[in-house]
Amino acid sequence: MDLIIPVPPRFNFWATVYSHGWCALPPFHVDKNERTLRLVVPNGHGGNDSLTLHDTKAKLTASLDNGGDASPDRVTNISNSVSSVLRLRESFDPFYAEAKRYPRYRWMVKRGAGRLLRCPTVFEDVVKMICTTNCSWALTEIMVQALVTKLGSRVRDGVQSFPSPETLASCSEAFLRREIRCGYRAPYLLELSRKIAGGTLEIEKWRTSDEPTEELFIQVRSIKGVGEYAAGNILKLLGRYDYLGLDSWSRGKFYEIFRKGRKVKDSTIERHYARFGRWRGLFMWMDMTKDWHEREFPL
DNA sequence: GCGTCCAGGTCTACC
DNA sequence: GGTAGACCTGGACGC
Repeated sequence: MDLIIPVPPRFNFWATVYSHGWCALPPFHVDKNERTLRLVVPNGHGGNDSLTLHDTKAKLTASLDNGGDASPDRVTNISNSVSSVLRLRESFDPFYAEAKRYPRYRWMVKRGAGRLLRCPTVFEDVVKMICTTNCSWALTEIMVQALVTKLGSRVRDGVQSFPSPETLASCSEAFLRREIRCGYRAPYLLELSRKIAGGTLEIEKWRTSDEPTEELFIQVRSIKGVGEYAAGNILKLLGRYDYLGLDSWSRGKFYEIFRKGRKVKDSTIERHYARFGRWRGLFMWMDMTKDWHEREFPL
């Protein structure tokens, strides 16, 4: 079954897929030659659907890989999930209007860059973000790969889902340390999963919350294992760009781009981006990743 | 092959 | 409020 997903003007599929490292973490799978992105979305009835997204000339196609009937409910769920993952229903007009004011940032308008890929659920985004803290990217990949292969459900041959909160909640800390290699993060992941599975924490609502960003930041930050860096970046995936979410890599990039490699305080970086108001976190990320865009997708 | 050191965010205890 | 140390892993390095 193939579905045509409507996309907004200026939407750039590849700039969104490669907007940050998430596309390299399963269940996402990128085929560069075929120019497709595979993803696994919960179907709302305890199961999952595997989709392959294919972009051709202002048209986005979602192919359902695991068979079954195309019920109206299922079609709606797939359409909503893809729109959420690729941020198709968010307006970036104010962001591009701001970008046009600065010659340095007009490339983002030209390329349709700015949409950050996110997972089908907030839970998956938060768990993965915790797995990026205090370790190399290689270790993040090991942890996420293990979560999917050891705890995910089989969707079709060779494709497994990201584990649900209930599945993660049922694990022991020793299992997570030994098999998932997540070390001291194990109790954090367990606490998060058990609160969600027990119904005392509802993080899926965050994507549609109309609470002020500062209030949302406090809630995100209250998750054990989520500090300033992780909370700032989780907020970006919720469509709030008021925090920078600095880590050692982005600090280094800033020093390299704006200070000829000289170190500066975080407050200096904050001041540098303050002019961009509520979009400052996204402007910063665009500076950090401009070279990826130029290298991976030359115009 | 083995041991040691270091980098990477967050939490907690302490001042 | 600020700071030091612990947490855990993979990778780099020296032997």
